[in-house]
Amino acid sequence: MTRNTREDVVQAAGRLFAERGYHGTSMRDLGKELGLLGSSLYSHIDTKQELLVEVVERGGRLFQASAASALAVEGSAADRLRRFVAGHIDVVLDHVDEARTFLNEARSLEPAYRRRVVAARDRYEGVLRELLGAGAVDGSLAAGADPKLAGIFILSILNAVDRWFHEPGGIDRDALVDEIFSFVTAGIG
Amino acid sequence: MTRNTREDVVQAAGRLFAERGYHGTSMRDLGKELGLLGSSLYSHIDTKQELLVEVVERGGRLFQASAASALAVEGSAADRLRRFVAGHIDVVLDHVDEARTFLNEARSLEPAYRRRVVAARDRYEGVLRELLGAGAVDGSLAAGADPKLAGIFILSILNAVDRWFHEPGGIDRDALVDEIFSFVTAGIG
DNA sequence: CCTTCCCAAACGAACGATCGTTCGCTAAAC
DNA sequence: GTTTAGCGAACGATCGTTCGTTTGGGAAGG
Repeated sequence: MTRNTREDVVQAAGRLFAERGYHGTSMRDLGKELGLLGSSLYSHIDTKQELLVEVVERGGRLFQASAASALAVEGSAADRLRRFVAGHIDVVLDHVDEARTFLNEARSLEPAYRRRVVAARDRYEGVLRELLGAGAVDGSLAAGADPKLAGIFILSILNAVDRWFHEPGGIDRDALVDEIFSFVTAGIG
Repeated sequence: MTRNTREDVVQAAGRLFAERGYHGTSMRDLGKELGLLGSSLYSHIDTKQELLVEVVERGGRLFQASAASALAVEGSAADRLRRFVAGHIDVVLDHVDEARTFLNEARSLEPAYRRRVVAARDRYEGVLRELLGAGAVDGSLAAGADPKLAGIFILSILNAVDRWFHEPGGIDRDALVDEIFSFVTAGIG
């Protein structure tokens, strides 16, 4: 019988928070997920809220790291935008639980933590906006649309990907990035 | 002292479900919203779940009616698409509670009802897809993109509008429809 | 206009279930 | 032999819901 670690608890919490929501997940549910009693979880953590904070922070770090690595791409702003899109999709598909919880369960965070999430989202959106602006300057992207609105539209598309895209079957991940990138730059035609 | 009607209860439920989620809303919370005890609500309804069903169904009917009126627009497929976009935005902004609950709280519905919501969403998405296809045929819309993916992208943008767009301040609703329509047809440039 | 009666809205106590959490204990791994 | 994951009973609070009772505003009749 292998024992459970704090890491197992955080991961299981992410799974259930993403699937049923914070308020839809009880500590006894979470225990059952690991073959434990609810009370046993308190050998690893102090409060349920602490689990939410940890999962959400992980989601935030993943998005932040992805944005940073997109900014580090050499080449045109369009190249960096492509990496931004690909990175976001990787986060959302490879870390569904953390990403979903970060995007959907922030309202269940205590106010101070929720504010940090909002700030993190704003910074992330700011990176995208600057990418669009830089593309208008270096000529690698069209300068037609309002970068603020364009950024919001792009994020709306990216954040929803995990709700409908499933591997395998249908197009693969690279093709999805291509489709989104071309929709973003040219719309339906 | 004006008494409360069942309608008041359903509307308050929509408000709280949209704001805090189904599991984040207790019957005593809901009572307090109306100046009542939680138990008093049962003069108007049978179960909490019944309230969720009713709010979600209202959301579904609003989207369905909007789609129907878009299909009834005479002219090109592009004209109908524009009305589809404008109608969706009206639903999402004028009926925030029902729309949000329909879009976000379906997972808290009992399976039979949840399936009906999924089916309703599929039909709605189907209307959009047919509009895009018809536009490719009558030449009023470009035929470049996969209509299935384009439909998903458009809905992703539309469903997120209520999270960031606030009247008044900034652009008005008509301008928003224009921006979305032009992003959909031409992307950022 | 006043009274009477009625009915639905609201109360408030209480139900059993479940919530997050505590604590003293056991048992197994290093 | 020390540590620590896990148990299991129990805490007070809150959950959705029930039920007998109280209440107040509108219809009906004088």
